[in-house]
Amino acid sequence: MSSKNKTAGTETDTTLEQEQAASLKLFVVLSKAYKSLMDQAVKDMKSHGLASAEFMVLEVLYHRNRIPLQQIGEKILVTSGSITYNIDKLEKRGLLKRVPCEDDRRVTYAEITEAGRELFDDIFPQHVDSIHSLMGGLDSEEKTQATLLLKKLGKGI
Amino acid sequence: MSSKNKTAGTETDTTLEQEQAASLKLFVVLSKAYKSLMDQAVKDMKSHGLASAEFMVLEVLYHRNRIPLQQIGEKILVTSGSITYNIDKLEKRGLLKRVPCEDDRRVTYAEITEAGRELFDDIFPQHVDSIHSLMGGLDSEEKTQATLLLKKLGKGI
DNA sequence: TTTAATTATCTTAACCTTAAGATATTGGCT
DNA sequence: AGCCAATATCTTAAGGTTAAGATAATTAAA
Repeated sequence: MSSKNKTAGTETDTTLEQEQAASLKLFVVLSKAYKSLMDQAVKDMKSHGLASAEFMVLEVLYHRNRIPLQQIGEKILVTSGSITYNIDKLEKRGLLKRVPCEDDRRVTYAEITEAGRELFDDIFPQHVDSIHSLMGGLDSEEKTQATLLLKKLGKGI
Repeated sequence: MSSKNKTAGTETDTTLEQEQAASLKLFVVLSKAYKSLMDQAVKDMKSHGLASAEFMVLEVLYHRNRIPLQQIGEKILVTSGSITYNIDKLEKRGLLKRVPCEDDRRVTYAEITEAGRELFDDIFPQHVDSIHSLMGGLDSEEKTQATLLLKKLGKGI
């Protein structure tokens, strides 16, 4: 794209190999940052008695109150099997309940219970705090930049 | 850190809540970018007959030839149990072999075999290509920026 | 030197995720 | 109406990860 094997070149010229190396480097750095971050975040969630997917399901419900199972999977990027598994566990603990949809009998809503909301009122602020402090390496400006770049990267996939 | 509840403030002032929201946003965007990226990369690896951790182990050996099991785990951020499991599979397929360390009998090296090297000579360039095209949403400059920011973020954790 | 602490690898059990497919429902088309 | 593709949820089996702890070797300390 940026350069062929022509002779002359500006100082910003890069070969395909260099571009690929940069892509690979970004891939590695992104993976490491994500894993380190997630590792800590998962420990945080577990310390509140919730597996990470359970936490994410409940987080969705905390903000949307009631939502079809299907859409939860789309939001947190897991398959329907995983949704069934996690919703089952949360329902057994009384943190949410299944509510059949009247208009479309294929659909089941998940709805957060009072107990679920109380739990999350407790732990959500702590969670945000914890994520925030993990991001301590970047200042406000840098976070904005990183967010933009990652959003753009994500769209390109 | 950046603002207390003082009255005056410059136009760049942000409240703690805003900072935390920015951190959370970055967390979400990072997670999504990673998942989308990894999803594709994993499919790529599987199409070459290697599970993702197997691929990563072999990638390390492709560049280092021989390395203690322990250090592989550190590099790709998985536990010793996972290393044993994956090294077993790769060894059974003849892509690497275990070599006991003579100086320290607790240590076992993994060493890539000729077959392993040949396989990777084939698939590594394709893999790099594939990663590179996934990064197509960002130009060269942006990749450099993103890499720097993520490295900084990672160090802060 | 014996003891204790650390380090490397392996084992096991529990847990979570996915892919594939079963079941049921809906909506569109003829 | 009857048929067919699409959609939503659940089931099952297989695969991969971790935490905890077992074993063995090394190092440091007493």
